[in-house]
Amino acid sequence: MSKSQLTLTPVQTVACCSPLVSAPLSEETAERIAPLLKAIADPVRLRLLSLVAAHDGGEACVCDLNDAFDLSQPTISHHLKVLHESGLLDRSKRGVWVYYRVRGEALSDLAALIGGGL
Amino acid sequence: MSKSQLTLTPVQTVACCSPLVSAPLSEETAERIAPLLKAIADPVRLRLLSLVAAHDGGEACVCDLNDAFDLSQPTISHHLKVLHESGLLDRSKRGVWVYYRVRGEALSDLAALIGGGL
DNA sequence: CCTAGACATAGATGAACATCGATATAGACA
DNA sequence: TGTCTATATCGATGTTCATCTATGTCTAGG
Repeated sequence: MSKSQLTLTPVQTVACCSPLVSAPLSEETAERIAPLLKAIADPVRLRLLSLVAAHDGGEACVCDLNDAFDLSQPTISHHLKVLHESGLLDRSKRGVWVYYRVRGEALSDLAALIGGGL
Repeated sequence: MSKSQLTLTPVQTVACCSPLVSAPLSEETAERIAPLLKAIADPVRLRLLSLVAAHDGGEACVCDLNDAFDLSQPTISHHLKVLHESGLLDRSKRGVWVYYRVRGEALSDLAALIGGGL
């Protein structure tokens, strides 16, 4: 069993929380949510998310994504890893290619946390 | 005229954008949105936001907020400044005390950017 | 097998950031 | 005017992070 199945991804901790403005966040909750927000608080990762979401079939190959940036391939790979480990992107390997897909539920939960109760 | 009136706060740049997943974000747009997300991507600032929002009358005095953390007064002041300069908190000084208030519209816009179109 | 291509990992480096103690500012009041 | 209290700013410090080059891994084709 892989280690990632034994630990909660950050995104799994969000669905269970009431909106930010409804009640004071506990220290523990805040510490669990912050990494998820950090994951999208980067211009490159924001563009990666929207590129994947807007791509045909809702998924995109890494090879397509690399071409959209003036950054090295390892750098893009690093950012995709951050998004994947946060639970915001699903990853599937088919042959030599790796495809990423946005987890819409994760983004919805995050939006509800920020904007819910307003 | 103060300098802050001549430059757009990060939050002012969000209301005008279509949701993340609807169309690929331009590099410029992503660069403008990221600082706003960075502002809330910190456990202390998340708790500050929710403490202010959940406080009586929707506003809180800095003196109340300082007590809620095991951090120095300058550190809290720094975090409040980040939230204020992002456009997420309104600031009003009354006598010796400074009160902060959540700008609900800013959070709504941000939530729409993340979760809109899902 | 062996090579080529797609993607990930490792290690290094410079920039950004959270935090602190010390100090400044500004208002209330004796 | 002088002092006390509330908040902000300054300068230093350790940590986190984005990025790079070099290298590893895995798969398909010859």
